[in-house]
Amino acid sequence: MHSDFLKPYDHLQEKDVYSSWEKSGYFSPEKLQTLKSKSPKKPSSIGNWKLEIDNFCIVMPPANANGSLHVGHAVMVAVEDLMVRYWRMRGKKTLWLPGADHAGFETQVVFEKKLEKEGTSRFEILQKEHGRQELYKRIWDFTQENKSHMEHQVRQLGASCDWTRETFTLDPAVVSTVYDTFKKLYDDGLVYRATRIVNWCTKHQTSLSDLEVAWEQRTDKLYLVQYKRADGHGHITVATTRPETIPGDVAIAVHPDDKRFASWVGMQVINPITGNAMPVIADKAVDKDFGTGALKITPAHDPVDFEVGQRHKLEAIKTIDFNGRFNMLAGPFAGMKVAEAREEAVKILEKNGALERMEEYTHQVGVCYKCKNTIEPMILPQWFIDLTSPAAKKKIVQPAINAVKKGTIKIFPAFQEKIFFHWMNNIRDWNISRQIVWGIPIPAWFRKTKAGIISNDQFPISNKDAKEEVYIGKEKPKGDGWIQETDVFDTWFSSGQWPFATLLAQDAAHSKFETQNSKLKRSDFKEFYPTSVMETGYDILFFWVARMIMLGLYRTGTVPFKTVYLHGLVRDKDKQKMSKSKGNVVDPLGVVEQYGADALRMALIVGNSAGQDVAYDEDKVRGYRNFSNKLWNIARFVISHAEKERDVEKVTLTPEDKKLLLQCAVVKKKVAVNIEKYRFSQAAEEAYHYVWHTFADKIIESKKEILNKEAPSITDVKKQVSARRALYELLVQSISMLHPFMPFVTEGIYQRLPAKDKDFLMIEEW
RNA sequence: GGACGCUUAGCUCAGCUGGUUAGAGCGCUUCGUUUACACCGAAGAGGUCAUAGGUUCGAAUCCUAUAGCGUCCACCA
Repeated sequence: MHSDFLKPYDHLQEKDVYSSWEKSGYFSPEKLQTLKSKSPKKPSSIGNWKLEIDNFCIVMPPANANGSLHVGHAVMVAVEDLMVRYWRMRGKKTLWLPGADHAGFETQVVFEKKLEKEGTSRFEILQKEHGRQELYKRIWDFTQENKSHMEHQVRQLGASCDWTRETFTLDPAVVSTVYDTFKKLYDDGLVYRATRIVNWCTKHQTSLSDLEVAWEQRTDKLYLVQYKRADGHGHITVATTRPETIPGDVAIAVHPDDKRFASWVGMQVINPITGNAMPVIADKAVDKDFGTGALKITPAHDPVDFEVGQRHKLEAIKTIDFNGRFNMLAGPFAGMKVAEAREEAVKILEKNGALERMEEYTHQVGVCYKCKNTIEPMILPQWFIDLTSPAAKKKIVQPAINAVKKGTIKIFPAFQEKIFFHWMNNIRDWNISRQIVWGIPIPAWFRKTKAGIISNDQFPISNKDAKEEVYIGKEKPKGDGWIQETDVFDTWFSSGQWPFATLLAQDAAHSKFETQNSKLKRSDFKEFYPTSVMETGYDILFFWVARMIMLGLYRTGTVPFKTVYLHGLVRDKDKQKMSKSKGNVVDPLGVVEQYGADALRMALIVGNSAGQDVAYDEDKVRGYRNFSNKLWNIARFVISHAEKERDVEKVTLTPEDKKLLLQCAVVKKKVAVNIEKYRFSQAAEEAYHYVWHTFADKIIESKKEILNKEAPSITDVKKQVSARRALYELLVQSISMLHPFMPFVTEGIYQRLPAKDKDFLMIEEW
């Protein structure tokens, strides 16, 4: 027996196994294919069923290069690797393409926290000369460090992905693809730049998309404020939660059908803080039944008011600056922060006798999903992807909906399709501008053609007469006066193109190489697009999956993947969400050190069905660690007996032993079917149960008597030989069917089999 | 205000298109074992499948309500 076939099983061998896999080159599809064509394998004992497609491709969700892996990544690796390994063993040309995401805003947030700890800030660096470049460079180095750390971690989890194809969202080829998409959208009139009210985070000083706004329930005050009529006859009362924005009021709106206020429309009222006169207008956005039925209009600081303002051509008076501080236009509140100004507003209103009363009021407040600071709606010129015009519906939105409706893309679990449809049917324009440095710069240039200031300024609305020329392109256009856009893309705009961007990036890299060696022609895009499966967490269905479907169809005319598998989120033992602040975060690599990647992977797969959250339990991991050891000892036993039989290949099996092989084949087929139907938990349990409770507990136990028989008769010897052969075959089948789930221990056993012409279990026939 | 998911053994969960005594892991109880494995083996206890109706020859499984838990979406100031 192998000298290192020791007990108990030592999962520390995992590292050596991984590096031998990687060295073999079998993670790359072409090496695999060469091998298969050289020595076509004989049909396996369970019979081959025909493959409907001959390649299999997963593009790995690129991990954010701003920290280390968490258990969610471990689930992702476990599930994807199991599919990839299964299909590779089934003989498909298999590609699993790894990557990393620069993760724009998220990464900058993490980096800014780091800066805070160092006693500085992003804004301090930006004030320096070339501050922007310096900050970018520092974040770049930070992500590169994280990236290599994460690659190491993904290896430890056993991912059989092709590292030679690893792609980063900031690789030049990816950026180039992203620019092409932007240009195409622009040329098709589906991207526009407009001054709109956007979600502004005053801490991070960037706008956010609607998806990046979290909602918190808060109990505040509802202030009922009186606006006197300019002619001195009576007043109209409005309800507001934000009296501090009154200096920015430009009108009072009532519902057009509201009889109570019919006579008021067109009259002037007096702003109770500034004393300015403003009109009463009628607009259907007003809810007659809420508050007093009259709404104050502050176009610069409220999304509804902004729309009303646009409809009625009202001025937007911007009284709050990017820091969330009131400016000169805010009169008495100038220099104050929101909370302070609110108190001051109450004082002033009370003094003026304009505050009718206050009520307790519970409502939802939008906050930055990262720092939880209240979102300050802010007017800014931003780039948007049009998803609401008829043209956009036809060219972008509807094709995506249809693909899922028709089943060109299947989503597991199926109920997520409903959620997808609902979101798609109510989709809004997508703000893709971010006022941060970490990201792909928006390739736009401006030049003013008339008096006025560039609209990337504090008071865009009041300068709406300024005419400017816009140029979209990678390089600065010819001519004088061009100023480059400073905003960068929302990170999801680039990752939304990930399936085709990564495959095209391979082609770009390869075509350079090809000129030197024309034999190596290949096109990953042609060969692997659309990809087979997109596997990720259901929490990014809108952020990522929906965008990939839309942009994939838009750019390539083809869906980016045929199947979406959404795994559940890992929670702690008590089903609580894992978070650093709760201190219940599980470090997957710590678990790997202690119990082995195989054990962790099994624990994350069994009991985890699509879309349903899983509770992480260390006892469960320990249980599968025990299983690794069990399997190892099965192998020790079987191999020690098989070695007595030098000639295991040429043996006639007894009818009973033939039956055992058949029974195993049935189980293996069930496992296969479950994998193909995305019922991974069942597949894993099936294999586990067979190996432990049938193979080990029943079959091996029943063979011990005959195997240990002293002075066997001739028939006994025949039985012994048959038993050794059968057990050996069952062991081979067992490690093969467990390999997608527990790659390390199974490969470790395979390498110790007393067989000739071994290569790797990883590429053995399933 | 909408929508979705969950509710099955002490705990965590399977149970696909409805069909014999409802399953697994962990835990628990009892017993066993120096020769594949104590990271083990054998035996066992434990469930009115959330509640109430309905469809059916037959329902944990389909339908309708209700309750509890959870999640997502939504511009009522």
